[in-house]
Amino acid sequence: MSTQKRALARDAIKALIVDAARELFVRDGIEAVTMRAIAKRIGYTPTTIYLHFRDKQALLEELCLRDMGALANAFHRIGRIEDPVDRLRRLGMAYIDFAVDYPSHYRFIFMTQKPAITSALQASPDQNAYLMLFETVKEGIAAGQYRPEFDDAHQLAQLMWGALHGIVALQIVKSDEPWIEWRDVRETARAMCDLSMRGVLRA
Amino acid sequence: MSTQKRALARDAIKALIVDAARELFVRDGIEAVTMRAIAKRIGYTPTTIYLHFRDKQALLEELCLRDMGALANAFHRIGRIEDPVDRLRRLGMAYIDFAVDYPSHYRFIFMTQKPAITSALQASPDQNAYLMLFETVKEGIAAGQYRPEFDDAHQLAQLMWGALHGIVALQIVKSDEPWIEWRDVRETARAMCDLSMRGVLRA
DNA sequence: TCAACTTGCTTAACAGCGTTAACGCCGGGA
DNA sequence: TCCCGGCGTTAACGCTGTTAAGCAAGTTGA
Repeated sequence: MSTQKRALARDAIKALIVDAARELFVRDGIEAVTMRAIAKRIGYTPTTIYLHFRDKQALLEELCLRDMGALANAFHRIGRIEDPVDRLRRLGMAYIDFAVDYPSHYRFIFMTQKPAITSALQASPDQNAYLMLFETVKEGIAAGQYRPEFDDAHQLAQLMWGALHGIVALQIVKSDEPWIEWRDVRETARAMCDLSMRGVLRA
Repeated sequence: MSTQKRALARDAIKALIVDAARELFVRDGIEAVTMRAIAKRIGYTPTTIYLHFRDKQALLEELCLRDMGALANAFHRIGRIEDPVDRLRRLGMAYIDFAVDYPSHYRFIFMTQKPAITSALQASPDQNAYLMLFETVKEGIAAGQYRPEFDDAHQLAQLMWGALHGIVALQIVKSDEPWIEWRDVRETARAMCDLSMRGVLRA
């Protein structure tokens, strides 16, 4: 077999593994994703997976990386919006859409701490997303759109990120607590967008 | 041994177990808390722990329950504040204090989903905390302190809770991501309080 | 053509986890 | 004295992620 064909075969089985992992991931949650379960699903032994991925963490990261296209595309599209304030609001809603559509992915990416030095080299999508958020609020500050006390782009970015993250994170973790009458996430998130924009914008 | 003395001894060893678990919990995080590590620390075998706790989940819940006194006391004290808006702000800051002082506890209570039907009987502290938040915003709504679009006490409670939760949750999980210049949690949280109060209050 | 090497995959195992069945010991009550 | 119940143990089960060693088939070089 030529080296090219071999590379293709490698990519094919890699995709096979990732697809099997994804099915377990989105259907039964991250707890159901075990190396043995993935292997069983594609008719290999668990050892085989290690021929294609360093470890489980790397596999899950690749899985999320592949599925973050949705978020990346939306962010890229929104990035062309001129007004930084409008752009910020749209970024927020796109972020919420991703969290609602891919709760398992969201949980893995934004709600579990990765073991320190992982993929420290290439920029991860969440890193890019934060940078985009940061640039957007920075532009808004430079344009004098926000109240004067919000002069720190990092703090403002972390405020907006945190506000939306809290809404979805709470619901992902506590959605089946019977003593909370949960409201629709999207509506609450929209209200949070309006609320926080009103809180930071110049009167 | 009298039954009374036996009960005391039971309580003593229970406390011993919880204390050992706590040390591991706060020093090395929840991942370091294994039944074997706890047992080793107090010179027993892991099996002994099961004579006093149903399972690991129950042990961790009891541990957190014992340490939530700090939060419960603060909430109780603040509960006496007359003005519901002022009370809401103070509740928020107390909540942040707890999250910053007990990050491991916070992570276990508010950032991991418990296995469904756990301690469904007696009211858990987080349940009480949510109820208190709910009552406070309800009073504020009744007093006409908030903008008319915030007429749903549950949604408003979830908004305020989510806003603060997002701030601390992000930092707990992503504090050692090198590509984020984190601002001080307490300051950011205070800014979030001001911001969201301004966003929801009547002009 | 045949040996040597590479590649893909498996079998078997290791170390650790939460948890439980079975048993030993020991003190108090009948 | 006998027995019984509670405390603690040993040993194990079944699960996890991960790895060392080996096997078989295909490619390559002499």
